[in-house]
Amino acid sequence: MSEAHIPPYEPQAIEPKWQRIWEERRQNEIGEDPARPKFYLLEMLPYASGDLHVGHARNYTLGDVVGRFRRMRGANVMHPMGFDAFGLPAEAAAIQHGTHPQDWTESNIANMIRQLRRLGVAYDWTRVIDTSAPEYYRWTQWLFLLMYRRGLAYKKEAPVNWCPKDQTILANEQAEGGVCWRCGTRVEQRLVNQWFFRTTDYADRLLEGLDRLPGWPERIKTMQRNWIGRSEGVTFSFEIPGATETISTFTTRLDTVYGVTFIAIAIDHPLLEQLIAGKPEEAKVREFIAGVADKTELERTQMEKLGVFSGAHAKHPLTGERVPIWVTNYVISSYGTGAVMGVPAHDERDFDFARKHRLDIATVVTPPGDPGFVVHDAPYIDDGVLVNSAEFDGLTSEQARSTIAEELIERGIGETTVNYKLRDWLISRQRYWGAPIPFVNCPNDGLVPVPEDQLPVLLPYDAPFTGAQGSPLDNVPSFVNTTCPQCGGPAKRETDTMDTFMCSSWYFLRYLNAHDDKAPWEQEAAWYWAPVDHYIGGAEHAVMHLMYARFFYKVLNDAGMVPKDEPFTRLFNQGFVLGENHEKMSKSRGNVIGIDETADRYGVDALRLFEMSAGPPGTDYPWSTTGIAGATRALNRIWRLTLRHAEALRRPPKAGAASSNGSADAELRYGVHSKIKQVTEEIGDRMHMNTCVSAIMTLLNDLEAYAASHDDASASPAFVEGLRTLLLILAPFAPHIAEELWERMGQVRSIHLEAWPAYDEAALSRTVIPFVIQVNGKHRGTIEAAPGSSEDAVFEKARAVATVNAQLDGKTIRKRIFVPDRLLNIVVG
RNA sequence: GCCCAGGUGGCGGAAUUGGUAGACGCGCUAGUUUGAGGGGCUAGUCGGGUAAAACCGGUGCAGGUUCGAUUCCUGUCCUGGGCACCA
Repeated sequence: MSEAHIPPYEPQAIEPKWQRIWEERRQNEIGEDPARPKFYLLEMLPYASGDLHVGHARNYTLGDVVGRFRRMRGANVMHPMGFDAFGLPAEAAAIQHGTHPQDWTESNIANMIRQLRRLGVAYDWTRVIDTSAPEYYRWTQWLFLLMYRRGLAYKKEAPVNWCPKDQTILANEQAEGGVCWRCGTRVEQRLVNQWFFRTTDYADRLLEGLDRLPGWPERIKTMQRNWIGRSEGVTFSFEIPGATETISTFTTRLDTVYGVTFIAIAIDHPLLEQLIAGKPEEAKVREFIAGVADKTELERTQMEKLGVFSGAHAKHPLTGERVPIWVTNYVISSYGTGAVMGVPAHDERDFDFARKHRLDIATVVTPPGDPGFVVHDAPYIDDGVLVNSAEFDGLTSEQARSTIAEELIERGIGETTVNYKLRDWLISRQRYWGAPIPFVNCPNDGLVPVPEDQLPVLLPYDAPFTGAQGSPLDNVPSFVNTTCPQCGGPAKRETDTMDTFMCSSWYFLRYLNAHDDKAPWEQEAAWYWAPVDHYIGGAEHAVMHLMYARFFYKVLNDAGMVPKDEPFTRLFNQGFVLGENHEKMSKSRGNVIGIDETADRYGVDALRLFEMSAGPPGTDYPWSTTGIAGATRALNRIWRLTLRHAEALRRPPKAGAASSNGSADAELRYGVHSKIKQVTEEIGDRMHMNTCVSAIMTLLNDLEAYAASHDDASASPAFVEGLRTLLLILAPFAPHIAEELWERMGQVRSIHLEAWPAYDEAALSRTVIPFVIQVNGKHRGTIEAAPGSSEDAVFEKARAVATVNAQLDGKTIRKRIFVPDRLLNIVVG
């Protein structure tokens, strides 16, 4: 085809065209196929917020490149998409704009599906899920009952943020800074009976499982380990003279026990009342507690360490000394025993507290080699050697910890204990827009689970969303009033809904049988597809979502419903697209670049190509308007180059694309096959797509240069092979233009169902290769020689190079360092 | 404060095992095609130096190991992220 007859590249025409054709051919719909290796690829479930920007496009394109690549490499690729649709923003929108959360969510999802289709990602849309649809949350409820049956769901009193003015419960993020987000009133802590899952039962398994996840980023695993916060120590008791009860404390530093100069207890410690009753300090303690009580735990942690003497003393179990008991704001009741042995000399917090209240500081651990050491201006918190510790003097900290523990255990006043920072998962939300918890409260039978055949417990459409008066469901009599499944008498439904993290803890299994109404998923499908091979998502979900999903999966594994016991084999955290001003992309900063406006202007292939080229997938980079224009330019060049030779390409490739045009063809083939090798290894391993795009560009440059210098380029098998290769490796990145050009060069089968090109080792070996010549380590020239050339041969060629010879002139050669096929360094003096 | 990741041209970034630093792209400059449009093509583009070369310097900073260091080691500064009374 002559230059003049080449039609213009019009992405706005070809992109929708191919999307329609792929859909008609149902090309992206998949099923189980034992003959092929499976590959389960997933991006984290997006929240149904309504509008996608180029940051989302980057994320989903990354997945699509991996998916299309794997498919061309022969895998059966599961790559589904869905929406996290329950949650607070929908309810907030309802309160603010008067739209119903369901309507708001549905229109958002419709828009997002439209945008995702437009991106050309090869999702199997027959499997799409919406976590707020009854056909989905029915199974979320079913899984809640499974948790209950397995003894992992229970109800207990727990504090919530309560706004006294709005008369409502607030989520933590709505109570930031301790004030209500809507009216600014001081938030109170209120005790409410709520549902929990026993995640702590799985603490050790969640911890241990991390060691078997080599495909996870180390930093995410570290964050999870810290979150679980396992610590081994000893729990032991202090007697209180005159009282029957003892005060129990937990410590990991039993080696410092002889340094105890006070006991610190939380303001809500169970023994507190008993301790202060009738003492002169009672009034002061109550005043102190009143001042601390209305602060949230978070606020307390930011305050100065305060406390008052309770008036009571405890007896040190080893020394028998009297130790004052202080009521403090820095000891929390929800960890350990709510009481701490105060060792100012060897603990930072105790040191601060003791300083402020002029308590004794007793040094009992000294740095190695400094037995006379005494703590003055700062605590000594490292391990060391014991002093002033009776018969334990001279032991190292490590020895002392076990020896003293044995002593306490023998005397029956202590035991080894493991504590976790991880708490049980609070599932209850006093909200409307969530999956109802499937239980009823019966005056006769108490808390009764809704039978499975009565699921789902439907969320009523009509409910008041004023944002006040507690949960909206409390005010829907038709929902609340029901009958007891056991006795048939009148009963009331639970009005709490579930934390949305529950919906997203199992969704990746629902994709396997997204519309099954007999089970959440089929065993057969789970054993074929699970676990997820490759999970892509933001690092902001490092602990919450990823911990909950792991917990769920382990429970399901125990229940025999899934294979293996970790849900995500490889985890990849993608980076963000920043605004063109290098700031985080956000509506308030006004730097959001939308998918629609970008696709209208440049086409999605250009968007995809640019986003993959701009940087490695794990790091942030800024958007660039000129950058995407460059991607369009590149696609235009590919368009013109291919169509200029389309006629020739329609002819079948000549057998054995061997060199027919001497060294130019060999060089071209070298370029083609080294790019195949590079791209294949990159996508499969590091996923540094930016270097793949760069390889594609280089290949394009090579082919253009070849075409420019050979009138009959399309007669060369090497050139034809190069063009085909260009399209094949471009296909995962820019699927529409690759498909269009593939068709225009006479192919009938979709390029996305073609086999990924294999590289030819023979093409990668060359007759001459460059050798770097250094003198004293400095680059002084390059020579060309055959691979396998001897050191002497290279040396002889090197000294003929003027810039090398000039450096050798008049000097003695002391040494030569020769790296075969690479480099010769001549050391002179 | 503690832990982790990262500092390379005007910009995004390459250099995967120590071996030509700056691939590829953007931007910019000059030329060209010109009926203009964020058009096409050619050449150049780390700094100094030169007619062009040669040559000198250069990967946050200061040292070290090595024939040779963006890469390894020590110290230090800066940026980003996570954790932060968990006893």
